[in-house]
Amino acid sequence: MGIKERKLREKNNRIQTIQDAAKSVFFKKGFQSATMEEIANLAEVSKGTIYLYFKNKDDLYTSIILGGIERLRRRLKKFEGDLAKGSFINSEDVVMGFFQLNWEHYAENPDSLRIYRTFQLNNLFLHLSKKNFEQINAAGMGNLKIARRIIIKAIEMGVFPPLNPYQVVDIIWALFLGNVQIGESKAWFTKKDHLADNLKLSFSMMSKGIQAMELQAPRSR
Amino acid sequence: MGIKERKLREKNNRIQTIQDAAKSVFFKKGFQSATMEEIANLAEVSKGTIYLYFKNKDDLYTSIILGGIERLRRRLKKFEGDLAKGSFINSEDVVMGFFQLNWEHYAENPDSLRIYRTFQLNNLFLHLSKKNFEQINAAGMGNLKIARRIIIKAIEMGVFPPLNPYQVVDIIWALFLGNVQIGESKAWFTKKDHLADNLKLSFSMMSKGIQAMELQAPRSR
Amino acid sequence: MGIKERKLREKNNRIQTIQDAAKSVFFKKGFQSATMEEIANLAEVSKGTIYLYFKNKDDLYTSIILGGIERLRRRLKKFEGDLAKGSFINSEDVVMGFFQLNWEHYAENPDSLRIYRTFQLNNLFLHLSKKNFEQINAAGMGNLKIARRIIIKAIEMGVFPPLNPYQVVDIIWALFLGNVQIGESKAWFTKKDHLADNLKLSFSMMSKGIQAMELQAPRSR
Amino acid sequence: MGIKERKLREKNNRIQTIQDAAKSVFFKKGFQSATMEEIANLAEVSKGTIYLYFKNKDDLYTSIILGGIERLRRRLKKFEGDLAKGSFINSEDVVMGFFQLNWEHYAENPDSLRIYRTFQLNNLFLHLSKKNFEQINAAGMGNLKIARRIIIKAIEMGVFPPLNPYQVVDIIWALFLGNVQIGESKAWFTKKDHLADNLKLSFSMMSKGIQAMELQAPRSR
DNA sequence: TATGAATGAGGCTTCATTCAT
DNA sequence: GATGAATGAAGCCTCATTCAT
Repeated sequence: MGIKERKLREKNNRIQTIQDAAKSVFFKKGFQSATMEEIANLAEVSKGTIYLYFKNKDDLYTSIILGGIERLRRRLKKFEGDLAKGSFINSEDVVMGFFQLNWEHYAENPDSLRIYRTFQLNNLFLHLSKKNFEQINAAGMGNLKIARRIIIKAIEMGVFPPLNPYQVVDIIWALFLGNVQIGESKAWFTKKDHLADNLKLSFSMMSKGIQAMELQAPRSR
Repeated sequence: MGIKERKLREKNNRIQTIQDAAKSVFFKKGFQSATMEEIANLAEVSKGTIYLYFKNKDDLYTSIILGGIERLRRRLKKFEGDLAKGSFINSEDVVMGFFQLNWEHYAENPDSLRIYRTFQLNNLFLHLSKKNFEQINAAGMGNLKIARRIIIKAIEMGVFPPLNPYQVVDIIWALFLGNVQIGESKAWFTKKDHLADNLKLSFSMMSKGIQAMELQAPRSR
Repeated sequence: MGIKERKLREKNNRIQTIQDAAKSVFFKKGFQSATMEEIANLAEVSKGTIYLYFKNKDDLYTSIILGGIERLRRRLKKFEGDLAKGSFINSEDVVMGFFQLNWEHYAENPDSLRIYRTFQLNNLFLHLSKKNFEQINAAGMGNLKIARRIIIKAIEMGVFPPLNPYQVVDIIWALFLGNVQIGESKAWFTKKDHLADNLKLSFSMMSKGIQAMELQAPRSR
Repeated sequence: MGIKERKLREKNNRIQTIQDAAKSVFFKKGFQSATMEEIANLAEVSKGTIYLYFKNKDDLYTSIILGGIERLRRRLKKFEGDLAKGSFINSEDVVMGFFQLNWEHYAENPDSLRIYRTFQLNNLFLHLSKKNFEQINAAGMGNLKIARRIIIKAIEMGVFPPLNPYQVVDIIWALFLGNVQIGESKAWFTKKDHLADNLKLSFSMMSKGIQAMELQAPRSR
C-alpha cells in the first residue's frame, strides 16, 4: 500500500527533523541546558510531539549519540575492508587513514562528536537509565573493537609496527579528540580555525613517531 | 594587628573550604547538576554562607577554573626558568618536560582539569557573565602565551626544531587533553586505568615525530 | 431497511464496546487516572472514535453511571411489582429482598457500583457540566423514590413497621455500600473476600433490629 | 535555648498549616484533582515551601491519612480502657460506644475520613510508593486490631454475644462509613443533612439486631 | 466513519538566590 | 558574619481533545 509507505516515510522524516533539531540544541547548550521547548521550537513541532517519538529527554539524547556511533561504525567497516584490499602499504598510510576517517566523520557530524564528548565528560551516565547507558557503552565498545581489529590486521600484514593495538587505538583517538577540543575551544575564543592544520600536522608527527617505534612494543595487556 | 590577620586567615580558610567542596561536586556532577545545597553540605557551611563569598554559582565556578589556571601558570613559569637555565638539551627533553608538567598538574588537580574541560565543552560561555568569561579567557590565553614563549625560546636555543610554536603548543596540549579524556572515560566504563601508560607512550611517540620534523616548519601564521 | 438496522446495531455495539472498556478502566484507575488512550486500546478502537460517540471524557463517564442507575432501576421496579403481588410477608422478607436486589446488581455490575461510589466521593460534580450533573442527580433520585415507594407500600400492607421510609431506605443502602467498600478495601489489602458473609450477617442483623423497632417510628419528615 | 524551641514550634506550625490546607483541598477535590498550587495558595505559602516539609504530593497525602488514623487510634485506646473499667454493661452499650467514638472522630476530622475513603476507593495504592502504602496499611490494620481486641474482650466479659469479632468490627465500621457516604452525597444534592439522625437510628437498629443474635456465632475464621 | 498524529495547557518538582533573624 | 527557611521561575512530562486524511 502506497499509503502505508508514505506514512512510514513521513514518520521517519519527523523523527529525523526532531533529531536534527535536538542535535543542534544539545550541541549548542549541552544536555542539561538544552530544553525540550527549544528543541521543539527549532524542529517546528510542539513539545508533545517529541514525546510521541522519544520516551523522554534521555532517550532523545541517547538516540543521537547512537546515531553518531553508528555512522562512525560504517566508516570503520569500510576502512577495514580497504585495509584487507591492500590499500595501505605502511604505518603512515594507516595512521593518516584513521585521520581521514575521523576527519570525514567529524566534518559530517560535528555536533555528534561534540555531544559524545559532552557525554563522556559530564557523567551523564549518572543521568541515563541503565538501559540507555549500556546501549551506548556497547555501541562505543563495538567501534573500539573494530579499530583494534584494524590495527591487529595491519600488524599482521606487516604494514604497521608491532605495537600494542589497545594503546595505538586509544592514542590515535585521543589525538583526534584532543585537537578537536582545543580547536573548538579556540575557535570560540579567537574566532580563528586552525583545527584542520593542527590535525594534519599532529597526525603527520604521530605517524612519524610510530614509524620510529619499530623496535619497542609489548604485545600483551 | 593579630586579630585582623586571624580574621583574614579564617576568611581565606573558609573560601578554600568552599572551593574544595565545589571542586569536588562540580567534578562529580558537572556544572548544571551540581547544586549549591550539595556544595554547602560538603563544605559544612550553610547555603547562605557561600553567597557571602561568591556572588553566585557562576562566580564560584569561575573562581575554581581560575585557580586551576593559576596553578598551571606557576608550573609553566618554573618550566620557563628551567629552560633558561639550560636544563633541556633536545626536543625530546622539551616535549617530555611538557608532559611532566601537565602530568604533575593533573595529578594534583584532577578535578580542576576535568572542570576546565567541561567548561570548554558545555559552552558555559553562554552562561557566564561577560566579566567572568573574559577573566577566564585572559588567564587561559596567558598560559598559552607562556607555553609559546617556551617553545620559541627553545627554538632560539637550538634545542627544538623550528616549527610553528602556536601549533606545537596546541598539539602538545591536545595530546594531553585527549588522553585524559579517553582515559577517564575508559576508566568509567572498564574500571581499568591505562592513562599513565598511554600518555607516556604517546608523548614519547610525539617527541620522536617532532625530532623527525627538523626539516619542515613554516614560521609565520 | 435491513441496512439501516444493521448500521444501527453496529453503532450500538460500538457504543457498548467502548462503555465496557471505559467501565473497566474507570473501575481499575478511577476517573482521573483513567486515560482515553487506555480505554481506546482496551476497546480496540482509536481515540478519535470514542469522540464520535461521546462528547468528552465526562460524557463517557456519565453514560456509564447512568447505565448503572438504569439497570438498578429495572430491578427496583421488579421488586415493587413482586411486593404488590404479595411475595413478601414480613419485614425480614423486605429487608432481605433489598439485600438480594442489591447483591444481584452488584454481582452483575461490580464496576458500575464502584464507579458510582467514586463519583459520590470525588466531587466529580465540580468537574461535570451542569447538564450531566443534573441527569445523574435526577436518575439517582428516581431510584431513591422507587425505593421509598416500596417501603411505604410495605408499611401500608402491614409487612413493615411504620418507620420513616426516607431513613429506612438510606440506612439499607448505607449498610450495603459500607460493606462493599470495606469488603473491596480489605480484599485489596488482605486478598481475602468476606464480603458475601459480612453482607448476609449484617443484613440479617439489621432485619432483626428493624423487627424490634415495631414501636418507635415518627412518620413525618 | 528559647530560640531553638521557638524555631521548632514555628516549624510544626508551618507543617500544620500546610496539612490543614492540603486536607481541605484533598477533601474538596480528591487526590488527583487537587493541585499543589491550590494547596500552597490556601496555606499562603509558596509551592516550594511545601516541598521543604513534604517530599512530594504523595507524601503530603500520606501524612494526612496517617494523622487521621492516628487520631482514631487514640480514641480506640481510650475506648479499650473504658471497657476494661467496666463502663459498658451490655451489647447496646458497646455498639453505641463505637458509634460515639466514630461520630466524635468524624465530627473533628470530617475531611480526614473522606480522604481515607477516597484512598480506599481510588486505588491510590497504585499511585503511592511501596513505603507509603505499607505505612498506611499497617496503621489501618493496627486500628482494626484494637477494635477486634475490644470486641473479644467484651465477649469475654459477657457484655457482648459471642459473634465473630472480625465480622462485628467490619460490619460496625461498614455501617458507619456507608451512612457517612450516603449522608455526604445527599447533602451535596439536597443540601439537607440527615446524617446524625440516620446514624443514630441505624446504630440503634443494629444494636438491637446484635442483641437478638445471642444464639448464633461461629468463632473461627 | 475511523484513524492516530499533533497540539498545548497544566501539573509536579527542583534549585539558585534572597533575607529576616 | 552565619544561617536556613522561603521564594518562584523554569523545566520535564502527560493527556484530553482536535483535525487532516
